[in-house]
Amino acid sequence: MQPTPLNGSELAVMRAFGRLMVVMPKMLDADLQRTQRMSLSEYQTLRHLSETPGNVMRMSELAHRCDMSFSGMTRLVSKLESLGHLSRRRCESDGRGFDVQLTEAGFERLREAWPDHLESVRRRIFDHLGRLDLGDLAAALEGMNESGGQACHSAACDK
Amino acid sequence: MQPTPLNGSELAVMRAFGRLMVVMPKMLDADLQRTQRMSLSEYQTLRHLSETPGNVMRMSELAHRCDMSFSGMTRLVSKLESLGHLSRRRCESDGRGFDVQLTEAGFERLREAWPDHLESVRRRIFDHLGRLDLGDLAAALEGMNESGGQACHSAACDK
DNA sequence: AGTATTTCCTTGACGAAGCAAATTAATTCG
DNA sequence: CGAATTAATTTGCTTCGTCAAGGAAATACT
Repeated sequence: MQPTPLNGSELAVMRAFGRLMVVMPKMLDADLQRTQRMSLSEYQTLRHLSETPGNVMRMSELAHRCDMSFSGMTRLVSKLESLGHLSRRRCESDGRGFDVQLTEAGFERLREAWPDHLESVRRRIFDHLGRLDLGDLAAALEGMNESGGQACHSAACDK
Repeated sequence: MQPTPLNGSELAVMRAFGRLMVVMPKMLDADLQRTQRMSLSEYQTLRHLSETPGNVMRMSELAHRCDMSFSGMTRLVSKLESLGHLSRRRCESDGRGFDVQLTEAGFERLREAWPDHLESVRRRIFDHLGRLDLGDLAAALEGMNESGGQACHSAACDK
C-alpha cells in the first residue's frame, strides 16, 4: 500500500536531500566556527537583529524569526549579551516583555563575520546549482519552508 | 571587501536555504515522531542497514553513512538494540570491531514506518518543487553534499 | 477594585550528539 | 616473540536546544 512509489530521480533527490539536511547545517556551522569562532545560530540571531529597523526586537519575535524555542532563545541571548553583542532591557510599553537591542559591538562583529559566511555559503551551495534557475529554486525553498503544520518545536509551542 | 555581493535571487535563495536547514530536519523528525514514535536518525539508521547486502554493517561504516560521530552512533545503536531492531556482535575477522545486523523485527519496523515518512517527504518537499527539473536538482544536491572539506564532525573526526 | 486568565519570558530537567580520553584488539618493527 | 603503533569502539563530560513548570505583568470578568 505504498503512497505512490518514487521514480529514479525522485529517489535520488530524496536521498540527497535527506543527507543534506543532516550535513549542511554542520558544514556551515563548522565553517563559521572555524573562521570566526561563532555558531550559526549566533550569526543568524545577530543578522535578524541587524535587519530590523532600529535593531531592536522583542524576545518572542526574535525567537520566531530564528525558528528557535523561546527558552533556547533566552539562553542564546544571555550568551550574546555576556559577549556584549546585544543588550536586553525591559520593554516600556509592556512590562512582561524584553527588548533585545543589537549593540555597536554586535553590529561590528556581524560585519566582521559575514564575508566568511558568505564565502562558505557560496562554496557549499551556490557553486553547485548548475542549471537550476535561481528564481524557481527560491520559490521551491520558500514553499517548503511554509509547508507548515509546524514542527511544533520552533517558538510556537514552547508553551 | 565583499567577496562578490549577491543579487536579488541569490539573496532569496540564501535566506530560504538558511531557514530550510534549520526547519526541515525538525519538520521531518517531528512528523516521524508523531506518526511513528521514531526519530529521523533512528529511521535513517535502519534504512541504511536495510539497503546493505545481508543487512549487516560495521559500526564505523554505519556511522559514516549516517553522517554521525562514532560515539553518537554507539549510543543510537545501543538504543535500537534494546528495542530489538538490530543486534550487535563482535566481528569474527577483526575482534576490535562490531557487526550490526538488522533484525527481522527491525526490518518490519522500517516497512511499517516508511509510508508515513514518504508521505511526509512528499508533502514537505516534492509538492513544492514547481518547475525545477528533478535531474538538475539531484545533481545540485549531490554536489553540495560533496562540497566536502568535511565539517569534521561526522565520523571522520570523532577520534 | 478583586480575582481569574492569558501572555511573555526564565529556569530546571533532560535528551541528542560531539569531542577527548580510555579500552581492547590487530599490526608493525626490532 | 615482545614493545610500540595504529585502529575500532566505548565512556565521560560538555554544549545546544527542547519541553514542562513557574513567576510576573497585563487583560478580562464580576
